[in-house]
Amino acid sequence: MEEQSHLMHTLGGVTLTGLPVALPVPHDGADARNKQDIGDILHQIMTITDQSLDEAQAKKHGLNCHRMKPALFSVLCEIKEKTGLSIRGSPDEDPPDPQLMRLDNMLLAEGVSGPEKGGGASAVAAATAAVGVGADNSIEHSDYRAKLTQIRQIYHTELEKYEQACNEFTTHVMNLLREQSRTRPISPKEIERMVNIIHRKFSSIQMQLKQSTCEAVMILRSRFLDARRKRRNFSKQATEILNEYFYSHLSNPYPSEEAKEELAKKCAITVSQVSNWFGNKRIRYKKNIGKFQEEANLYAAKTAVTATQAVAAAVHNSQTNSPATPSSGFQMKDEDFQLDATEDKNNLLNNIFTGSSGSYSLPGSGDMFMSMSNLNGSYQPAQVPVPGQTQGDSIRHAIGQSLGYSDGLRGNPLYSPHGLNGNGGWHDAVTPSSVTSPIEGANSVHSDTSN
DNA sequence: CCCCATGATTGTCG
DNA sequence: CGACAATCATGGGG
Repeated sequence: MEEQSHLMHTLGGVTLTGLPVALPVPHDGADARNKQDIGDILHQIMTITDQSLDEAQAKKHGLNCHRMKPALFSVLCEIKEKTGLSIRGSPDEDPPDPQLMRLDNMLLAEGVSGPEKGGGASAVAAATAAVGVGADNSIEHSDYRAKLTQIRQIYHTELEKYEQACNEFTTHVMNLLREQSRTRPISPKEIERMVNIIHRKFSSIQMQLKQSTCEAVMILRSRFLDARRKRRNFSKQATEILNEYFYSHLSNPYPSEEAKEELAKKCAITVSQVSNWFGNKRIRYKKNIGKFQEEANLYAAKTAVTATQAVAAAVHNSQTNSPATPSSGFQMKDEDFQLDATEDKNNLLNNIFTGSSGSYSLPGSGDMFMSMSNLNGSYQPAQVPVPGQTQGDSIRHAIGQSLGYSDGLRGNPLYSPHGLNGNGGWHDAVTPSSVTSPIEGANSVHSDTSN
């Protein structure tokens, strides 16, 4: 349109003679008449936009049949030739937009634009895996998956719509150009160029679509997955379970991969969160054992009860060969149980007796004692076994045997809060089996808080 | 609003 | 790659 009117103006610009045009140059008396003719035609062309469509069509037809048409057409061809040169210089093919490529890659990675597999479930898996979150906690994930599928659907329908619209528009324009090529010269190359322009326009729209889709996915992701990045305290129950494990394995608080998975399942958190937790716990415990004494005692008591029950059950059922089950409901692996049972059984007794000395109050020890007396029937309010006494020895033995640290025990490791060696490692000493004697407890608090 | 507990992240090391 | 140490950043209690 622009071009057309421009041409018209050029034609009407009275500078026709300046052009190397093959216009039939009028002579003599025909001069005036011809001029009149051209004037008429030009006038009709100029005013064609003022007319109604029907009128214009009729005029167009009239012009098409006009005897001057071939001449004018050739003029147009000439002009076209001239202006076409400048147009041709413009770059036609631009390199693939890096941003578009990025978007494409991302959408592919997010599983939005890739091939549809299983309703996008695998895509979600890929997306979540990309975040480093395993396939856990399916509640959030199903929600996430649903939302992602929704985005995916919208994206695809929109994309389809755009493509359809693009095709329609392209054919429309091509038809139009073909139609127009009857009145003005339009080379196939020009049509192709026009189509390219249209495609570029539409692809820029598509890019916007992709961009917003990406944004939507990012938002979704941040809401559902990165939400975990923000610190959210674990549930009390989860902390309980983790602490139980930690303090009952204080001598070697390094859960195996399986144990981590088990804990993760039990706590409804991820394995990496379990790892984080243990990493943090170990380091913080080590840094300030004193601070954790109470907690240690608490959980030692708990696990002690658990283990006692387990042991009692085991003893009770030893003839029937039925497996012992910790009352906590926590499923331990066989080897764990072996180890724990040994360790805890001994510790337990020790702990209980220690705790019952009266000078060291165990939070929640009431329960423990209840259970104990219930289970064993013979709870003795005992004198505190001072470290190194008979029970301590047997425990040390037991632990040494079960953990293979028999030589790493010095003094009364059981009562020392230092399950740690001087290097900060866990491996040279056996744990404080959680309950400390009053004396040791005091010592530990002092010595350990010093760092 | 401050402070501490705590989950997560980052960088380093073996 | 896992453990550790330091650090960040937030949640929640006071």
